[in-house]
Amino acid sequence: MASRPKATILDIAREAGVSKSTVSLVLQGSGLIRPETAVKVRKAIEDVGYVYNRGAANLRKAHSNVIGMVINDLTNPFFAELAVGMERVFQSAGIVPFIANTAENPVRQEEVLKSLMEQGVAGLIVSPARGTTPGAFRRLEMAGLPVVFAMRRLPESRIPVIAPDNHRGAFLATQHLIGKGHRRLAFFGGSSDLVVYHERLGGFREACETLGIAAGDRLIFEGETSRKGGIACMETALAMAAPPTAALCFNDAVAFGAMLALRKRGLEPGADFAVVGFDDVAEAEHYMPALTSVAVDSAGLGERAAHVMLKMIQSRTTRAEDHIGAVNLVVRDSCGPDLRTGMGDAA
Amino acid sequence: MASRPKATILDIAREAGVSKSTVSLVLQGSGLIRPETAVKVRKAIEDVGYVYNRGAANLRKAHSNVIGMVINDLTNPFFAELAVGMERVFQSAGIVPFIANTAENPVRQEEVLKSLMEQGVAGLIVSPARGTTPGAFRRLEMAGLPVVFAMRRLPESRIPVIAPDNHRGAFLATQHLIGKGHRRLAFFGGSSDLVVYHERLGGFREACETLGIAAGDRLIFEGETSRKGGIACMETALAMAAPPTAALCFNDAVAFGAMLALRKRGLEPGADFAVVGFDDVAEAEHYMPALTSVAVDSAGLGERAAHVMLKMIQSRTTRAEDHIGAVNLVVRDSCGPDLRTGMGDAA
DNA sequence: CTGAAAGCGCTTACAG
DNA sequence: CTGAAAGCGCTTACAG
Repeated sequence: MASRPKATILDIAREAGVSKSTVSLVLQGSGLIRPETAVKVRKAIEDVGYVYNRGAANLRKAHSNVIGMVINDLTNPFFAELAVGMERVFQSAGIVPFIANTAENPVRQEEVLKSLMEQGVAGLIVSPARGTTPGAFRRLEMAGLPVVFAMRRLPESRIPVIAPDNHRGAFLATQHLIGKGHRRLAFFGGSSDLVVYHERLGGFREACETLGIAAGDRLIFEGETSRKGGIACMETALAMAAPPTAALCFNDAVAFGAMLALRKRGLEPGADFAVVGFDDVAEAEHYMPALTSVAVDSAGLGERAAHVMLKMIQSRTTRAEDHIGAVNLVVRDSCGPDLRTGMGDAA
Repeated sequence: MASRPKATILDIAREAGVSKSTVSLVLQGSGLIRPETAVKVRKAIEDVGYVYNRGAANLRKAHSNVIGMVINDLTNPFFAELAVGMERVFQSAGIVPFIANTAENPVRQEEVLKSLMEQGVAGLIVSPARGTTPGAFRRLEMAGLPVVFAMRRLPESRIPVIAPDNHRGAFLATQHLIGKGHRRLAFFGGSSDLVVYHERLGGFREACETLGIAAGDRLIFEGETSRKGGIACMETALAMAAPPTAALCFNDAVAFGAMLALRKRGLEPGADFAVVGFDDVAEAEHYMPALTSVAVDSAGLGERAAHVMLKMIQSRTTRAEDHIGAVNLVVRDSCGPDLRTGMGDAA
């Protein structure tokens, strides 16, 4: 099983008795070739076990058909779904995107970006790692490479972004909580180095203000954006002299953690304390109790991002309009009324 | 922001006042270059905004440093963790693996494999899609490309595989159930087109036989390897005249579904019906009740696979030993004793 | 230590 | 419709 020297188009040409230009044309599906010739060439391709060398081709063509996807956390199903959405449209366009994971590490992200560029990608879709510096994408912009951000934006960047309407999602969720009669509300998890955090917190604040929740009754608990963070937030909140009765969580993971902490104290999520999540991951529906959450359609956003990228490449531009995806609140069982006030809808 | 023509080593050479060979040597970190020269060249590289063209380099070098990872289901955290483990070791080896997702689709897998080969990968780590035909990897073998299978094996293939000890894991789990006093056991989920299924089912069977469970008390329910599949299996089982009292599930997703179905019928998982999962995904620990499951250390297997790959590339071989990873049963709260027999350990 | 030359495997005008 | 020739951006002996 020694690896034989790789077959090239020259070997094919010899085998088929044509010139290498002809082979190249067949490879590209050119209509200029007589059908019989094409058949003959294709047979030769099989016979010699030929593997197309895309690197060599790109060298000459100066444009490639590989697209890179840079994901900040592959183990989070939320981002994995984004990737799946993107793949769906690239697949139908006949291109295979390469995914690389940065594990939320800006240094790793630099390496990944560099490697992808060296590989000659035609464009990049990236969900930037937390703590990415504004200059991290300067080099790509200078090279004129099409880039779109998905899910997250960078503070001062003109790179187009595809993201859900975080502000509105948080507003809707908060409104729901207030409608259930809650008057002392918390926001759980996340931290201010994330643009998304400000957007979601902003929606929370606006709803509170609009709907008459006093500033002193809006409690903000920063924390990790994980189950662990949710547990910590809930424990801190419950230890207060006057704890909140409901919480909007930065994301579903935080909400799962918060519900866990409730259970540990013998409290029933939904009945004793209302919690809303954000993202509506698949698990939300199957949790016990089923989690009320803001659905963002990450696969749909992924598809959108891929379409924008395809269009940018086609029109040779690095500019595109931002797209803010619609969100909607999926009401399930994790938000009863505030039993203490006795207000709100029937449980 | 028009994309300027890309800078090449020739531009660098001109800028730095050296020949392009010198630039190439600097790029490769050769010790042959005088330090002052190297500094001068590196400055020129920055100034002209150079991006290394790996395709051109590979063309000449005839060996690349990119490795492909082909994953069958990125949205399954189990496989995502495998990917993360692999990445960890590649990162410290200074290489960026490209991940591609086949979404459990053999046709897509063909495309992905083809694309990766064309891109000139040095090796491939793959978790084959369900329904992969034996011939699917023939071409890669012929090309002498190092390939290792992770988590799954193909029926008749000499490609090395890195996988957990499924047989033993299932044996341990079944033994645990029997130790708890259960005498009528089910195996939930999975289907016979998966080699893993036979391995796990084999362990279940062996434990039953060894520990004296009559053949008529071993119930096999094939089904999807998802929550949905678990729900279906449990509903079918519960509808029997003489239902089982415990189930070993093909994987954790099936176990979550089974527990959900229990709850729907007003039954308490653990107390009223014992369930064990397989894989021990992160969620298992946080479920309510916490799920007893067979831990397979997927990240560790990923690391192992990456190491094997690195060694294969280095020693220019396509052969390597299989590695069967140790498993262990993590006992949590989802398996009470069989209350009907009153046997077994205290609950 | 550095330079001139050949060549990796393709595509692309250009002839025919 | 097909062939001969040039060239994409690198690396690699080979001289010096």
